[in-house]
Amino acid sequence: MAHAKRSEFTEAEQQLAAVAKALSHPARVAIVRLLAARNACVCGELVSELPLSQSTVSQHLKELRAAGLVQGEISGPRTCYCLAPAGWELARRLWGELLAALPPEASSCDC
Amino acid sequence: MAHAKRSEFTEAEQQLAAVAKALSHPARVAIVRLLAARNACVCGELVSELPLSQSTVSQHLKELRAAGLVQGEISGPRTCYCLAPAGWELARRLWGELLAALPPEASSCDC
DNA sequence: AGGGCTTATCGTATGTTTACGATGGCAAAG
DNA sequence: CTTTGCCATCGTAAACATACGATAAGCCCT
Repeated sequence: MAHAKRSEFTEAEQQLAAVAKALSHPARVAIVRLLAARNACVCGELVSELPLSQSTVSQHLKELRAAGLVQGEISGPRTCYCLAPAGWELARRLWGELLAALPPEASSCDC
Repeated sequence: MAHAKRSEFTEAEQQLAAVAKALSHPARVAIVRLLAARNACVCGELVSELPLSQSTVSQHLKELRAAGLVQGEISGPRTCYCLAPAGWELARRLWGELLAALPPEASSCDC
């Protein structure tokens, strides 16, 4: 009966939550940063840069890809990953909308 | 043995992941938006605005507070919640840093 | 075809999240 | 002092996430 109420929220809320979820693990943030740093694609280099096993990295990549933040191309025997511009565009927009809805500045609590 | 590798990542990566985790559920995004909309504080109004039970909402609020995105003050018999500017400032900064590290524009994959 | 490398997936163990009802504490009202 | 109302926490059940090793799948080279 748990995890069953997600459908009762806004589309935007669910999308933003999905993006946030994809980045809700340090390993995935690290992967994104690595991909951004090389700006080009990397494959199993990620594994050697991270303190995680190959299968775990692969699993994180799968989630990032499912969230639309990363795309991968099979290039010969290895797989080439890179950031997916469309996904980041959406993420940027959603996050921007949320921030825009926030109170202007340090207008904290007035209760 | 699971969930034990989090300490092997950057401070910034962990912080960003924590913020993302706090927003990784539609209900919490919805709560943030409600708090932003009323710009002031609300209490159990949240419960009546959300398709969730009181205890569940309280639990989500606890997580948002733990992440530093929301602060609550006990005001008489009810509790008054509002967004925590400091937490959002940090979130804004971390997210901005990540976006800044991304490839300039639609410079997708070049493999 | 076969050997070797890289990556994905499977199976599995353990921890975390999510949700709810029920219980308890605390302040204002009576 | 008791009652009322609000909120947090406890207890619990089911689902999900995380990590790893092991196994399969795919491509390249000889």
